[in-house]
Amino acid sequence: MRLVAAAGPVFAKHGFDRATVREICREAGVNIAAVGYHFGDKFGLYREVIRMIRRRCQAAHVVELPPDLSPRDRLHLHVKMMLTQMLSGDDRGWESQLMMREMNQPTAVFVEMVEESFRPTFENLKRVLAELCPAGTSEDLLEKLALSVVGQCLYYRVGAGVVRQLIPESRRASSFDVASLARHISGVIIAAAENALALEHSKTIEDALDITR
Amino acid sequence: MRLVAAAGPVFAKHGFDRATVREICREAGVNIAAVGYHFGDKFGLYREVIRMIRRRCQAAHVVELPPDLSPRDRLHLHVKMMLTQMLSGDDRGWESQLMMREMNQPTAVFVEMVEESFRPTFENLKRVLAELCPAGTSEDLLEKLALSVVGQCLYYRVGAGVVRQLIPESRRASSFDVASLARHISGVIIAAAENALALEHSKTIEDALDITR
DNA sequence: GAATGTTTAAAACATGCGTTTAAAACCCCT
DNA sequence: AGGGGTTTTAAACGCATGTTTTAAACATTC
Repeated sequence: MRLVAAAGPVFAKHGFDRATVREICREAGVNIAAVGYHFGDKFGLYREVIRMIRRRCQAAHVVELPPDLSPRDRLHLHVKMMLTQMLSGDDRGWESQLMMREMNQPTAVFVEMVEESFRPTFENLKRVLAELCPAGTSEDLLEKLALSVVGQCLYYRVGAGVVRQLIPESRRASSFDVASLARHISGVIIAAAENALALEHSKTIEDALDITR
Repeated sequence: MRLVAAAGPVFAKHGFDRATVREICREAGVNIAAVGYHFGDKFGLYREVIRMIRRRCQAAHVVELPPDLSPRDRLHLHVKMMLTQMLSGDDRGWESQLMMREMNQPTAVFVEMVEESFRPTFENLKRVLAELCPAGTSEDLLEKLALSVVGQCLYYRVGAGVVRQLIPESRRASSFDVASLARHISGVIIAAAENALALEHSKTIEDALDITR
């Protein structure tokens, strides 16, 4: 259906509420009443867009990495893949843009989206990290490290505007491209994984000065 | 003005577009026309809300840390402060919630918000990290490490829904509280800072297999 | 080839929004 | 007490939205 294809970018650009069915239909070259006829209402169309994304993501996730790589290289490729998906231009990246909107204003489809798109990535990361950490590393630490990876990658999308303003254009072009960032993030995580024992038992001065305000 | 105080949480909860002046005025107990009379229009009220946040943040930022702490503890307190600000409940946290919305759908006030709220935090972090890293660490690496800190902290807000679904409630309550997360994040960054030399010259198999798709 | 079911088209409808208006209420000062 | 400037109130306006309606175009079947 042309409507679903045209609705995706529009929903991603404006969000569910700001996106108008009139713009979607104009973009798709169909009449306004079509959405009511085929999908019941505006949200039915949205639900269908999400289902289309799910199908695509599932197809993309089965692409497995070559199994003869070192854990370090597997982690690095994971990070690089996430970053390219995050930072791809608006033409390619409207899908992750839509997911971002779901994170900020979850609708009814949020739960299944996490289950079918985020959890596989999360579990893959945990597997790779388990190989990088010393044997016996706790499940907790593996999960926290996985979230550290995702968090660092995600920031270059949700905080793209902030980064653009904090880092001058010259340095941004030379040192904050996908390749450099992927090296940095995987390097940070590898350094942390090698010190996993220290991380498990870290103690600090902690509540000596409580700044919870 | 009662209007500004009441408008903050409403704008934070629904975003600028979904928030209605009728709800704001009902919450504030004033008439609908008040916003037009005092602030010109809806956006004028929004601008005033942002200015109020700025004043509060500036007052909060001058609270300096005790200077006799080790760099490790200063970093740890920085992280803990950011996390508590991020994860504070809706009653206290509507300000950072509003900033989050500005990051996703920037309005005209975004630029000054970054300049007066994000950059000071960023520079503070860079200073602390410079003490943790070996002498001669590049500016680029310091900035990437600072963004790694911010990214990891921020994820527990923007990805709060995802985390809630990925981590079972039991483990979340015991191991993903502010104190544990602060220890983890500062520990990761310290491990990375101590390996700064390796990070600067990291090389990987890189483009041997190109997954940019 | 006409009848019937399905899809598209244009227009109108109902609703909620931000904003404006005009009058009433209030406040302060002489 | 009274008048002038300021604030608050209730109602209405204009507009854009999602949705519905009604009829026309199309496709399919006998």
